Amino acid sequence: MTRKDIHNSDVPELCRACEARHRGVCGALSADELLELSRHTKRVEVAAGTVVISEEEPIESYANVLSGVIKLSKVMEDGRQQIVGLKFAPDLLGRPFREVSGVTAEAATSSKLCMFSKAALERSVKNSHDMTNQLHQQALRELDDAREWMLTLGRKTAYEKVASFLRLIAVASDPEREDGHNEATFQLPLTRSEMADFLGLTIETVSRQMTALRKSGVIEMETTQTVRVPDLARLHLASGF
Amino acid sequence: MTRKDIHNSDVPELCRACEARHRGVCGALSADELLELSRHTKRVEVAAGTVVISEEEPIESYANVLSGVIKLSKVMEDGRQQIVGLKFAPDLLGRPFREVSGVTAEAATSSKLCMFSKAALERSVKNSHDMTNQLHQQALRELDDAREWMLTLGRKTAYEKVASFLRLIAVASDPEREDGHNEATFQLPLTRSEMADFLGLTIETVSRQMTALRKSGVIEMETTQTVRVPDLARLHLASGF
DNA sequence: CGACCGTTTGACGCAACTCAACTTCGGTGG
DNA sequence: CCACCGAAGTTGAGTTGCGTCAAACGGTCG
Repeated sequence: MTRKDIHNSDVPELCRACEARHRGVCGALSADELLELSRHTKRVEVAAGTVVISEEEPIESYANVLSGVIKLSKVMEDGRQQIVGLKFAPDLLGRPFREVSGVTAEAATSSKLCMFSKAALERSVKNSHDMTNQLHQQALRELDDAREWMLTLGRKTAYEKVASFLRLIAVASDPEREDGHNEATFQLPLTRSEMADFLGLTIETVSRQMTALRKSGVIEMETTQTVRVPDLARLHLASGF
Repeated sequence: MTRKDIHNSDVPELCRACEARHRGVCGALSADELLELSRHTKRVEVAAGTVVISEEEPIESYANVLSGVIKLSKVMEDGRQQIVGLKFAPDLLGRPFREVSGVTAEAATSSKLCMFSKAALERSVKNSHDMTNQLHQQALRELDDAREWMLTLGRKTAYEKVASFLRLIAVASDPEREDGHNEATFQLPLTRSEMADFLGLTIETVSRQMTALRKSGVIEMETTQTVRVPDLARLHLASGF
């Protein structure tokens, strides 16, 4: 028993400081299982613009997002594009139980990933009921997000859409915000063009709404990518509530 | 062993003709488990317009859709509404692992449901790894659908949106269509107003695009709810491909 | 410095919305 | 049976929010 305890505390070097072990899917694994998975693991750093998974190609690996932002998108044959999700640490990339993911995953900012083979993850799933559960939970969270965004895409004005996006980023960039703290500053992980693809708008309209939000005092901008929100409640209102 | 075999073939009366046992979540259960679940089960028939689950109220039960169409929707405070999903037999209604569903489920047509308590389902999940898996699979399918629809909402024209909707219904109304069979006739489960809420449009625009599709020969209409598609490939094209 | 890329701003056009009239249909009661 | 009603759908005329096209404005890099 003592030996087992020691063994259990022997978390793989690679995983020791990893956020995915606390808030992500790897939290479901015991030290032994973690060790096994980590043997098939490769840490990579990708530059903005790198395609991690492409829409119609077979998936051969999964990846945990360790830092940065990954955008999931779909394109039509004529080039029209829609971003259908954003992944932050410690989300998992990949579509379980399917050969093709149906979406393209591309780094929006430079990002760190922890990649492992499809087979390795599937082995973990088989051995750990908790792991299965974690994956299920993540799928449900993504579904909630997708539906929330459908409301935004279908029914909100351009102004509300941009405000909704800023709110999304404000929340994601500081998940542990205390409630009283009513202010936020952050870097936008997306260009205007990517924001447009997320919101179902054009670059120009996004830009105009950003100016409108600035002029009405809801946001302040240092550079084109740095946003300060002096009053999150006002932003909330601007986003349609 | 023989006794067990006999026992296993003893599928509860209620479940015998149920589609959910073949293509739905109940397929994951053994006869014993099915029997246990069926003890906490209530078959109900609801009229069009009945609210099955409401957005911000605690969930106390789940339900399998046996027939009919259930719409899932979200509303904004000012009344703007977006349908975020449609459920057909043998889908499962309910959001596992959460107190509130976040969406309202309402019968679009008169529907038959097989309802069971949250507790009963959760017991099944605990006992059956397959059941967990089924739920996970359904969540992933719903996620794929939601993302497909985000592309429609964000990037397609009104004409393409309506065509996409008709295609969705055509496929759902006859899941076992053979490939060569290039024609379809079906009843629309939604009113124009509901279609508008699904597509992020107004009633008038939906109506105009329906006439446009009719005039261009992509569809024919017997009544306002009966649609015939003489050539599914043309409808496919009209929906943006 | 000049070339380039991402962004902003302006002028204009059009797809979808709004408002309103009319038609169709199913139901209800005289 | 028909007259009447309300709800759902269609159609038209006018408006507008967002898209398109075009020009100008920074940053960054060779």
